[in-house]
Amino acid sequence: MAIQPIEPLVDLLKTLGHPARLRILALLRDGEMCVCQINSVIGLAASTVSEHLTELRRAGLLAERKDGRWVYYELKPKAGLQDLLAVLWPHLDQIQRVKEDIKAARIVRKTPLGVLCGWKKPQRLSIGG
Amino acid sequence: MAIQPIEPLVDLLKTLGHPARLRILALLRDGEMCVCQINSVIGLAASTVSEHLTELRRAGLLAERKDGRWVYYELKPKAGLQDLLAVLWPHLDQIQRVKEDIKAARIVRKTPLGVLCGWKKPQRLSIGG
DNA sequence: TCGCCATTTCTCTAATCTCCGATATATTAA
DNA sequence: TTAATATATCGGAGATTAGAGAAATGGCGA
Repeated sequence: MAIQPIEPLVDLLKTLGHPARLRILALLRDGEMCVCQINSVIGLAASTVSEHLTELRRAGLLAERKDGRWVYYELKPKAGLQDLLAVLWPHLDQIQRVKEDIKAARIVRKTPLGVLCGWKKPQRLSIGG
Repeated sequence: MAIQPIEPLVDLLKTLGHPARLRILALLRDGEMCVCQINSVIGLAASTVSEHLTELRRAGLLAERKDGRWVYYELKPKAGLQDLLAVLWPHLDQIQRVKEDIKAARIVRKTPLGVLCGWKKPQRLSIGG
C-alpha cells in the first residue's frame, strides 16, 4: 500500500467524466475494436476519437495493438483500476445511449473494414463487379 | 433497473475529477463539518470552497444542515451512488495529501469555531481577558 | 517508387472551469 | 437597529478542454 500523489486519481476521474469516453469504454467491454469501428459508432471526427482513445490509454485504461494500417484498442486497466471500472459497468448498463451503442457495435464488428470505411475499390470482395 | 440518460453519470464523474473536491469528500468521511472548518483545511478562498460544496451537493453526494450562521455539510450520497464512493475510499486512503488533511481535520474539529475563524472578540471564552 | 488510406498530430476556435475578490444575504450579539 | 460574521452569489481573468479540419505519419498494394 504505497503512498500516492492525488493527481493520477484526479486525472483518471476527469478522463471518465466525458460522455464519448464512457461510451468508448462500454463498447470495448465486448472486445477490441479499431479506431474506424469505434468512430463509426460514436460519430465524432476521426481525429477527435483518436484523441479520446489516447487519453483513455494515458489514464491506464486501454492497451493498443497495431495490425497493418489499423490500430486496435482493448480494455486493459492497469493494476488498481479494475475495481473502479467494475463499479462503473452496472451504471453504464442502465444508460440508453450505451445500449444503442453496443447494439450498433455488434453490426459494426461483422462488417468488413473496407465496407465500413467506404473504400472506392473494395479490396477482396469482387473486382470490377 | 430504469433507463437513464448519460449526463448525470458524466456530471458525477466530472465532479469527482478535482483534487479539492476529492479532499473534501475524504474529510467528510469522519463526520459533518461547516464551511469554515473545511476551508481551514483545504486552504482555498472561502467562496471557492463554497462553490465546490455546492457542486458536490448538486451531484448528489452531500447534504447540508444550517445551524445559526453556520452551514454544515455531511456525506450523504443519494441512492445508487454509494457503490461509487465505496470503491473510491481505498484509493483516497493511499494519498499523502488526504492523510495530512484528515490529521489536520482532527485538530480543527476540536478547535472552537470562534478561535478557528479568528474573531476579534471571542464569544464565550473569557470576556475582556 | 507511388498512391491510397487509417491514424495521429497540429492549429485554431468556442466553450467551460477554477479561482479570487467584491458584493449580497442571513444570522447573532449588543 | 447596528456591527460583526459565515456563507452564497456575482463578475471577471486566466487556464483548460472539446471539437473540427488540415497536415503529417506510416503501412499496404500496385
